[in-house]
Amino acid sequence: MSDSKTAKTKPANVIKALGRPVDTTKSATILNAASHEFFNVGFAQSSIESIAARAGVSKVTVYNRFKTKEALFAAAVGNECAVMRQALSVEATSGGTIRERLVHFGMEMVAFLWRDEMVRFERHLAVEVEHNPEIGLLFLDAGPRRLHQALSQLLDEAVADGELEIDDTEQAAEHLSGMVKGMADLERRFGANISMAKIPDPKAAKRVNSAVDLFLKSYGKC
Amino acid sequence: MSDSKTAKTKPANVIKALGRPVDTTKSATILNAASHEFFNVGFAQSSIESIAARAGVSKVTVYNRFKTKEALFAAAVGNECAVMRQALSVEATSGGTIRERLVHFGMEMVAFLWRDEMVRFERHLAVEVEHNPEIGLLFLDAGPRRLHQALSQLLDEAVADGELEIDDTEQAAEHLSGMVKGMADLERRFGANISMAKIPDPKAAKRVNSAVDLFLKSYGKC
DNA sequence: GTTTTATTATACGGAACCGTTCAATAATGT
DNA sequence: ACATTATTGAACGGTTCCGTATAATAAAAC
Repeated sequence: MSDSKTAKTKPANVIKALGRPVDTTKSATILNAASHEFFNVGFAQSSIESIAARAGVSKVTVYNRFKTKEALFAAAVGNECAVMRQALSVEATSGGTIRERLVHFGMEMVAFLWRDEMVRFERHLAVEVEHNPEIGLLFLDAGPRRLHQALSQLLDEAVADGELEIDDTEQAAEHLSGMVKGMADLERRFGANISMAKIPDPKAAKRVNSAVDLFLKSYGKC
Repeated sequence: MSDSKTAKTKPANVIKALGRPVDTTKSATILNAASHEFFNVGFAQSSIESIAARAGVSKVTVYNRFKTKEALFAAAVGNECAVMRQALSVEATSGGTIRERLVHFGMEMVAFLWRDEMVRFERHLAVEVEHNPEIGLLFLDAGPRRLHQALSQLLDEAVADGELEIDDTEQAAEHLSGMVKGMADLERRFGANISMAKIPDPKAAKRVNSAVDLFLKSYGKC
């Protein structure tokens, strides 16, 4: 009937914590090291030993925290997705004309997606999705669907404010983000190293602006 | 001064072909088997032995034709790109209204990209691009850039015929193809198995049609 | 001090696989 | 027949690496 935790130690409800306490910082350090290895050289090319070395930790400790290599990978993906979630939650675009807001959103989106780490993360995640579909959905929920939802909401508010005239804002959001990425999305994934490309990319600015132009030509009120 | 090949065999310009002749069909068989393995389970997970077994060939024969595993991979990519090239060269969309032509192009593009093999090919290619940028460009030239060029040309002709009014057809083509892919492109890469999705996808048809609608609302003349 | 638990360093078994070697065989010419 | 080249099957050295085990050490409570 009583709580199992309190039942373990008879008198108090505070666990004694006998022996050397677990270093709570290590798990996060391991996850960061794992992310670095996994999303730079790939799952198969990453060794637990190198991850442990990077984390400044013994290999056994890695296995103590994470049962297997695949579990560690899944945890690393989860960690990365959590970071992404937080980064995208500060995405409150308000103020300025609707054109300014849309361009701002588009440029932020491009800047976010075109980062080296994001490109590599996407690449190495996509292959592993093939025999672990869950991590794909994890990413979709943390990133793309979240972005799409944010843009849809932005459009909804603009419609409510009478700045836009859209019947299907979800469809409109999909179109806009699609245009913002454009053909450059493929160059990003298959082209020369991203790190060699200029940030910010002048071509990106042009693409985003003309996308918003096209978008507003149909949905804008003025 | 003389041709090096004729200089090798003194009298004739026809090589004798001594000994057992090379089975010219084997290289193609090996490449197909390699493609199957590489783009289904990945480069690192593929073994030369299993590729040879699938091709019904000895491992030594594989090494006789292709110097190393990476060379075999590059050759497999090249082969796949050649196939893609040929598939895309039959892309002569003509006849019907401009709307019909654009919708047709969009649907063909979706059907092409959403195939299982294409999805897996893209996934496994993207990771290998990281330490072999050449194969990425190979793919870009055989696929995406080719498609983009075809669409741009289609738009150019429509402009010449007075059906459309566009100042930058390349930019317009990028926007249109971007909209056609939309958010679904991410679901395609990171979502559940494609083979479970219906072909043709009713959502895709809706997306393509509304994309063309938006496109024509700005660039159309009527 | 002792006890208990976390962590490390090291080593190990076992598996997978790349690329090579070698002897044997097959398929063509002369 | 013979010579020559392609191909095969099998085995091998070497490497990498997962996951586990073991003995020693570190950090806490008592």
